[in-house]
Amino acid sequence: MSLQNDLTQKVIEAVKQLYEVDLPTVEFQPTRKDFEGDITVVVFPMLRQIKGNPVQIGTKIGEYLVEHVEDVSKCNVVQGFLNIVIADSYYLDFFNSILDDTDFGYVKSQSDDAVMVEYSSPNTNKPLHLGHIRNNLLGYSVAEILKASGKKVYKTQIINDRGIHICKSMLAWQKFGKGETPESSGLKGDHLVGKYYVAFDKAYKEQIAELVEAGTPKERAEKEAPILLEAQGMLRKWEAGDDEVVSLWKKMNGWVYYGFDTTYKNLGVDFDTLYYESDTYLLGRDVVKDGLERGVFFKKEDGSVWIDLTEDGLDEKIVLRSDGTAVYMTQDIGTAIQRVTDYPDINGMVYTVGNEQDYHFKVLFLILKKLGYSWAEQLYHLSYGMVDLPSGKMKSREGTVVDADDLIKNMEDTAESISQELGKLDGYSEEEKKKLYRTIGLGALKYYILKVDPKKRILFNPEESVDFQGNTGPFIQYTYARIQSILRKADNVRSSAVETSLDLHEKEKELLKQIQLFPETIQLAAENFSPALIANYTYDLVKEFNSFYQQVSILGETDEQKKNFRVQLSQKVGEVIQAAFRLLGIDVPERM
RNA sequence: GGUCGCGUAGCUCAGCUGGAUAGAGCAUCUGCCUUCUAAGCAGACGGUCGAAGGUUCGAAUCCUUCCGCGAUCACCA
Repeated sequence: MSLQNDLTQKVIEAVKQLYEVDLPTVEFQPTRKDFEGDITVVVFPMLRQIKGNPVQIGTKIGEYLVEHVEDVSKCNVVQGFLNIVIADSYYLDFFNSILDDTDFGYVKSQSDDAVMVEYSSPNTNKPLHLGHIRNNLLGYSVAEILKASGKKVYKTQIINDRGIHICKSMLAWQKFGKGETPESSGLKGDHLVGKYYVAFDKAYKEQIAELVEAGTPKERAEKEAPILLEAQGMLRKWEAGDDEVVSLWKKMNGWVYYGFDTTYKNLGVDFDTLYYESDTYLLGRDVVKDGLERGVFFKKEDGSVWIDLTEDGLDEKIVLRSDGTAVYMTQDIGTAIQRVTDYPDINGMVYTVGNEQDYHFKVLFLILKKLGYSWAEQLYHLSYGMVDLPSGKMKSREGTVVDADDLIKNMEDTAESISQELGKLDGYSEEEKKKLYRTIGLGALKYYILKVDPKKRILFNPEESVDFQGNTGPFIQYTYARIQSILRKADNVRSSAVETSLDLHEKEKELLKQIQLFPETIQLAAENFSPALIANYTYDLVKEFNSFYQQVSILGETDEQKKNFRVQLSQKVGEVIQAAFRLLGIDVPERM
C-alpha cells in the first residue's frame, strides 16, 4: 500500500522533472506473470498531458525511478507498460515488520459505531435446509469480516415464531400427534414439528380434494377446508392470548429452538442477540401514525395507510391495514427502530435475506429515510440468490428440500471415507478423527457456498457430491496441515528477524506479495460484503504456497539463514490461511 | 407488461471502479512419491466473454437495444 503511494509520488515527481507536467494520478496494476517486474505503471493515460511516444516516456520515467528510489532495482518497458522490479530487501523488510503480528491483516482498533448484522431468521415450523445454510454462512462470515475490518458488530436474527404457519404445525400435532415428543420419538425437535407441518398440508390437500369431489369449486375449497378454518381459529385464539394455545405454542417452539441450536452449533454460527416476531409484530404502528401526521404517509378512504413512492420510481405501498393492524412492512419498520433503541451505538444494519425480497428492502430503506433516521443511510440488504435443486425450487411442504442436518452429516461421511482411503491418520484417537472429519466436511461445504458471488443462484445437485480437490476448502486445509507438519519438524528453528540482504527465490517473493495483499483484501471484502473475495484470496495464496513447496526445499536447505526464513515464511502463510478461514467460519486441521 | 438480478471453456466459477496474449478448478489426456503430507505439483486440450450497435488510443468490464434464465410487482410473511 505504502509502496504504491511512494511510487505515485515519485512518478509524479519524475514527470514534473522530465516534462514539466503535473499528473493528477498514476495508474498501477500488478505486473503480468509473463513479464519481469512486480508492479506496473500504465503510461497511456499520461498521453493526455504529455505528448510523445509511450515507450520513450515509460523508459525515461523508469530510469528516473531506478536512480531516485531505493526500493526500485530495475525497470523495463513493454508497449505502454512500465514494469518495475522491486528490491528483495523491500519485501524482507515487510516480512520482518509483520513477523510478530499473529493477527496480521485484522484491524485491531474498533470503531465506536456499530453495525448490526441480521441473518438466519427462520420460521419455527420446520427444520433448516440448504437455503438457510447459505444464509447463515453468508451472514456469519460478513459479520466476521466487518469485525476484522475494524467495525463493532452485533449478530442477530429475527425468529418468525408466530402466524398461521405455526398454527398449522400445532393443529396437526394436536390432531395426529398422539402426544409425540422429541423424547418419546427420538426425533430432533425441529424435525418433529416439521413433520406435522407436512402432515397438515397433506390433510389440507385431502380435504380440498373431497370438497371438489362433492362439487365445491376449487378456489372456494381452498379457502373453506375445515382444517384451514381451524388453523385460522387457532391463530385468533393465540392473538387473544388463549392459555391452552399459548402453552402449546411455547412447548412446540421450545422443541424447535432446541433443534435449531444444535444445527447452529454444528454449523459454527452464533448470535449476540435475538429478536422474536411475537414480540415485534405489534411494533411500528405508532411510528406509522406519527408519520401520517407528518405527511410521510397518507390515508385512503377505507382507513388503510400508504406511502407514495412513485416519485422514487416505485409504487404505492401499504403500511397499515384498514382495520389498523400491522403488515410485514410495519413490523420491519418497528423492529429496525427498536434495535437502534436497544443498541444506541448502531449506525448501520445488514439484512441477510434472499433476493426475492429485493423490492421489500428497497421500500423499507426508503421509508426509513423518509422518516428521517440518520442511520437509514447505512442500511444494506445482503441479497443472495436462491439455492435450487435440479428438480427446481426447494419446498418444505412437499419435502423437496436438502435438510441442513442431513447435509452436514453427509459431508462428514464423505470426509471420513476419503480420509480412510488415504490413511494418514495413524495415532489419532477415534475422537480426534471424528473431529477432523467434521472440520473437513464442513470446510468443503462452507467453502463451496462462500466462494461464489452471493448474487448468483446456486444449483445444488445432491447426486454429485461437493468436491474435495482443486479450488475447495479441503485443498486449503490440506495446505495448512502440510505447513503444520513442517513446523513440527522444524522446532529447532528459532523465530528471529530475517537478514534483509538475503536473495529471494522467485516463489518466495510471490508469496510475500500475496501476503501483503491480505489487509486490503479484508477491507475490500468488508466494503463489498463479500466473503467470496476472502475465499478467492486464500485460494491464490495457497496455490502459490504449494508451488513454492514443490520447487523449493524448506527443511532440506543447508543455508541456515535461508532455512530459517523459509520456515518462518511457511508459518506466516499458515497464520494467514487460518485468519482468512476464520473469517469464513472454517476451521483448519493440524493434520489430515 | 413494469422493475431488479444473472448470462464468461463440456460443467462449476474468478476477472467487471476500462489496460498487455480472458484466468482457475472439475472432466479428458501426459509426466512427477528412495528428499519437508500426491486431498499435491508441472504440462496438454478446451473460449465469436448471450447477440448487435456505440463511447475510447484500448471494452468481458461503461452506454443503448435485443435474446435467454430467475425473482418481484398482495390489506401473506
